[in-house]
Amino acid sequence: MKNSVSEFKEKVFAVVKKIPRGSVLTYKEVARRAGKPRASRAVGAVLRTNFNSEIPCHRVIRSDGTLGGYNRGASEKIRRLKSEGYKIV
DNA sequence: CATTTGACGCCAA
DNA sequence: TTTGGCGCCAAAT
Repeated sequence: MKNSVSEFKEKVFAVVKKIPRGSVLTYKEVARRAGKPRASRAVGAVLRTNFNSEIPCHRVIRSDGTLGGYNRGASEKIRRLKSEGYKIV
């Protein structure tokens, strides 16, 4: 059974959960791994509705190198990325 | 079921 | 280089 819930959502979660510490992926990259290379917006839509702490959604940033948004406080996202060695352009 | 919204991405001016 | 506009997709209303 693959479509109990939106498969795209599940894939996004799986991909984001697999991001190793110290690395970050762009929305486009995540969307690409989820099977829809053009669904960068949908990735954000899904992550936004997701409040699961198991999902390191702070490791997902925009292709421009900017952070984008965060549902738990932008400062928290910045802080975590800095903690992983990432610096904002 | 249809419309709107939005944590995006890329191109043109 | 910066700003504006268009396209794509899923979730929310």
